[in-house]
Amino acid sequence: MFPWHNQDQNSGETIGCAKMIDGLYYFDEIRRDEISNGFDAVTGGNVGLLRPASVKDQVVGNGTNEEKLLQLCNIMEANEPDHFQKSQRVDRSASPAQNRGENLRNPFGEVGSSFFNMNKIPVNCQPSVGSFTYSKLDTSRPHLELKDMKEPLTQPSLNITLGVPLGTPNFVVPCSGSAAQEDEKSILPYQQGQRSRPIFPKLIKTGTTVNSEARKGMAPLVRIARPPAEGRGKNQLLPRYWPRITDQELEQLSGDLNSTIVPLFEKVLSASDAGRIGRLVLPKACAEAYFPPISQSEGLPVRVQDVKGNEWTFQFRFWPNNNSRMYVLEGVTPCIQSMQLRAGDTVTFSRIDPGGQLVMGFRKATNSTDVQDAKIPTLSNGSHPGDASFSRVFQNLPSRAGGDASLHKSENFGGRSNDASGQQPMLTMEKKGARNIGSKSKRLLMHSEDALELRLTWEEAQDLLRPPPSANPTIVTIDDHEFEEYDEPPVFGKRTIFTARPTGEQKQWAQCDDCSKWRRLPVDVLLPPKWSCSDNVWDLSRCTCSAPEEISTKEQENLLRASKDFKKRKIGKSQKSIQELEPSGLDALASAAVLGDSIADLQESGTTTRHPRHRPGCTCIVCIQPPSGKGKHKSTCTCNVCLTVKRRFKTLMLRKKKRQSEREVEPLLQDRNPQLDETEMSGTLKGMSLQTNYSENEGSQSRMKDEEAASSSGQIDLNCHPDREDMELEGAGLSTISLVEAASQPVDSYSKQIGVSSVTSEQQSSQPSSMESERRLSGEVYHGSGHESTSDGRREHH
DNA sequence: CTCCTGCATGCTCTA
DNA sequence: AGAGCATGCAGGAGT
Repeated sequence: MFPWHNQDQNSGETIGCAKMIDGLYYFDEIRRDEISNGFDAVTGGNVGLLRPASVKDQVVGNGTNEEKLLQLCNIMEANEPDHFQKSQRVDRSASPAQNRGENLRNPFGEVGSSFFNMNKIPVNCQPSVGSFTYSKLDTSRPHLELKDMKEPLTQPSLNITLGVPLGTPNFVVPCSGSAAQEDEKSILPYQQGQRSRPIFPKLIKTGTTVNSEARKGMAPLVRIARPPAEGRGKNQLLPRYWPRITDQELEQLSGDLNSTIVPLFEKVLSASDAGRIGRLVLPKACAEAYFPPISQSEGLPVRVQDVKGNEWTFQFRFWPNNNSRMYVLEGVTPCIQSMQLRAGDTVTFSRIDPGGQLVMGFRKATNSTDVQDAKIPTLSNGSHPGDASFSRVFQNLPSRAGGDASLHKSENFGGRSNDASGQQPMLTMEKKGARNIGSKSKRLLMHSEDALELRLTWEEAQDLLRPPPSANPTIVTIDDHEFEEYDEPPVFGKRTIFTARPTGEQKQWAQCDDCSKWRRLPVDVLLPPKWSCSDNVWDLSRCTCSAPEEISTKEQENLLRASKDFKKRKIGKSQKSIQELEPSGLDALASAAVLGDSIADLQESGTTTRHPRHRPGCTCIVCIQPPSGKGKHKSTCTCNVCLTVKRRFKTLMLRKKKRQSEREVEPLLQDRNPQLDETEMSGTLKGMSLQTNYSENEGSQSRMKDEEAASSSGQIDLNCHPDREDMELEGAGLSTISLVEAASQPVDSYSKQIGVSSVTSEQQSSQPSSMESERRLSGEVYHGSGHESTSDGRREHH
């Protein structure tokens, strides 16, 4: 019952339908006429009286209850490290609730739905229509006082008072209660959208398979969209707004609060919702069903509590829109920030009965990219991708899954209601994030876990990207500098390792996917992501997995170790640089690419500039250049590309001069590393190197041409970052380090065997004060294929 | 210049 | 096809 109900409805005596008997709340005494009245009976005049004082005191405001909430938080936090992060794709039978031990099993037997309070096990429920009646019971007497599950829906709970008249199809909810009552065959279309799974397994109604299965402890953790217990028939909620709360959560919450939690609806926050504007668009049906009716566009203030008892006042209003209304909650920013919600997270609106206090909970998306996804509610398993925990709705200890956990756990929610203080950081974050997760992101159907995977592979992606096999770069000459342009995006290939002899002979090593043996390949070979010995057409003697390896195990280890260390350092340096520069993800990619290119550059004396790593959506100046950018540019060309390149070249030249002057001032560096003169460095660079393929592949391909074409002509890397000299230098240094490591480690032995020269330890100096670096900076040799983010370009422009 | 407000637009989803 | 809704945008207010 909502606070804005008229007093009669809200009295809680007869009409309120919340009868407390022996510590149990029963809501089965509602009158049907009230049910049919629903919200329509609500007078707008009462809307302002949103929260009777008793409500808060009784439900949330009460310190004891609040403690319980916190207790719940703690318990759940402790006991459920990641339970809800796993969506229902995981085996629910292996729910943490079960893992926590049998002592947490509630009287529902194997349902195991109670993990909240060991001493106060909510065992009473009446979930006939999606709401629950719980109570605390003496542990010594845990029992289940279920309402007669055969009780027809004509005996609805309080929750129905706002709902559509009984008997309307949409009112048959796919909860186990309903399922139990209706049997599976009576599933209505409304249910079918959610596959009508038993969502209230605790409702032990023997005789149904559904419940039988549910009782195996699977369903309590099932986050299943529950059709709202109430709602106007006219405004059937779309399944996407069905609240998804596990039985456990409801039981715990309700049980511990001696109240009934009525999940009303939920909504995945859009970028706009989570943005700075502070407007949360309410689903029309939800707004009209669960919020007070408003006739004026200005609307009415609505008080909503969060789980900590903080009370937020939002302006519930609407805008005229296409002969309809668009309902919004205004002023939600503090609340959103308090919950540290972002686009993709889910806010859940529930109601605490008796009292009708609105409770706004939330559920974190497992990943920030898991944003508005229309498919969310209709996942095959009925789960929510961002299956955090509705419990967190009440725990105020948001734990965004994944890497965000710490961020949110560090947040202190001890603030007062409507206190936006201390939320500025979040505000800043939202300022950034909200825009990023924009209209495009909302249609990004990438699942959160996919995103995680992508995130993981993001770093790895550079190892796998290479120019498309069929790509024929277009040579573009700008200011006497040649560029290679690729029309095709890069492709993924199998990771390989390259070795090089001082003579220039290079080898590529690939590992068979089947036998894991390393096979030597021509250096210019581009392998598909999946490759096995049988595909080794270059060495027929080793085209089967049974063929012995060409190198010993130790050599392999050396090879891998060197490669690993190399990459590790490279990434570390890359990240360092990235952190320093605070680039975007794209920048990071570009940075990594630049580093890789630097390495590639160092190995070879000259390559042409190419862009093998450009992906669809790449915003580097090559990718964004107009079609006119293709082909040969005249020196007088004033297109964006040419202008940018010219600027860049100028910048590079300035930096070169600057560095030269610095070097003159700091000769010590040279003194300490006298070996690192130009000659030696060049020799070194042509020495052995162990690299992962991403730079090598391009390098290998470019090598073939570049060694012919090459080094003399100045070639500008469109992707190199003129403002990131350090990065380039680091890249060079990294390359040096990697080379040194490769040499200093047992790779030496390998080198000897395969005839690859090692490098001297003196080159461990990470200062690439070599001519190579200078050459790179000066534009004498520009290679690299890392793409450049737009931001870089902007920076350049600025 | 930034932020806020109200509305409009257009995409997406549902019936 | 219509409705819903996410977001863009213009105009006004505030800083």
